[in-house]
Amino acid sequence: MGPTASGKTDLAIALREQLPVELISVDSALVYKELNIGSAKPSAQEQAQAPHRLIDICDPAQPYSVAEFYRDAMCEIRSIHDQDRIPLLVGGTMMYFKALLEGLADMPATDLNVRGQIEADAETFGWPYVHQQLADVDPEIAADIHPNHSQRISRALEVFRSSGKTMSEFRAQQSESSLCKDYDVRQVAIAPHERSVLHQRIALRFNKMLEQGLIEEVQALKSRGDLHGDLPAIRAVGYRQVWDYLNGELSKTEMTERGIIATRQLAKRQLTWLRGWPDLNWVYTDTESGEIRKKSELVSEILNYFSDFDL
RNA sequence: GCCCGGUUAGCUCAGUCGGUAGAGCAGAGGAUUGAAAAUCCUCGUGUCGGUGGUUCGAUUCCGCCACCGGGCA
Repeated sequence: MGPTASGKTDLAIALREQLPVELISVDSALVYKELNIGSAKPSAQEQAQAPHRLIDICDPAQPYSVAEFYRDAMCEIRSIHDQDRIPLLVGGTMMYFKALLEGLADMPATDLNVRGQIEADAETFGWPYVHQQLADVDPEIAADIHPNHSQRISRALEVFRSSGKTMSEFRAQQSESSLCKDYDVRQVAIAPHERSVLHQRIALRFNKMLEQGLIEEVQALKSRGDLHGDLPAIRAVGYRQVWDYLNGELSKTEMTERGIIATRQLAKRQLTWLRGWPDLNWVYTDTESGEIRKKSELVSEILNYFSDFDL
């Protein structure tokens, strides 16, 4: 695990040279086909060298979800074990990691009709009003959700309206099974000591993406004609800003600046997840004095965490 | 050289009829159960350009200086 631009992909590929592992991507953007440059997807060459599972499994027009990830990832984990290899899950979508480690309640899938009605209500009456409606049927969940938190209110109410059962009830019935119970899991996070180092890398990388043809990539998505700005794929960091630029809503300078800012904010949220993460082993990509550490050094440090494995 | 406008938080700017100031953005911290690269919450002391003057009191009024725009020469 690690924030964006921390070097996860490089390290995972290097680890695969040293360990009998197969890579599973844990990334909500890499699942989408046609999102290549802006998602920092491993190149064709890198993928040939080290295949990643759960990359390019979804069309950008179709929203992917944590529940699908849970199902797909469990399937890949079993398949890798069947080959007597070890799954190495690599990525930065912490909610996916959490679902995998702790499990998900068996709730109804997204219902776009119900969601649409809820959003229409919010449009006319405001989210606090919808929050109150949620509180009337599921006070327990409502108490945990801020009255302005559109997405969580919407989903909780959607669960109730599409199934007649509250989210609290589903969660109470959630089975205790988790990856941690069924498997011997080792968790490693990588990041530089200083946030500013990440910020520098992010700015450099975003500019490089533009040089490599990010605008053309987004233009191609736009030219399909069936995609719109509310899709998860188009809301992804970088894609959203270039999309707005192509719509004439941002200048190129503004787009670049906002793309970099959005990436920094993503990294910050990823680090917030990781800060209180249980059973996490931190590996720093630089020394305390700020020198970049060699990849081989990081690899051997990580190998230590697997020293008691029967490889 | 002259005239006008500006100089306030990292940035863009508001404001104080004279009682030492506040928004947006950035940044930081937090939340996170089928959108999660999403979405939401919390956090604002800064020689109010410098210096003299008027005043009980000046960032606010006046003078001078500096710098940045624009105009006239």
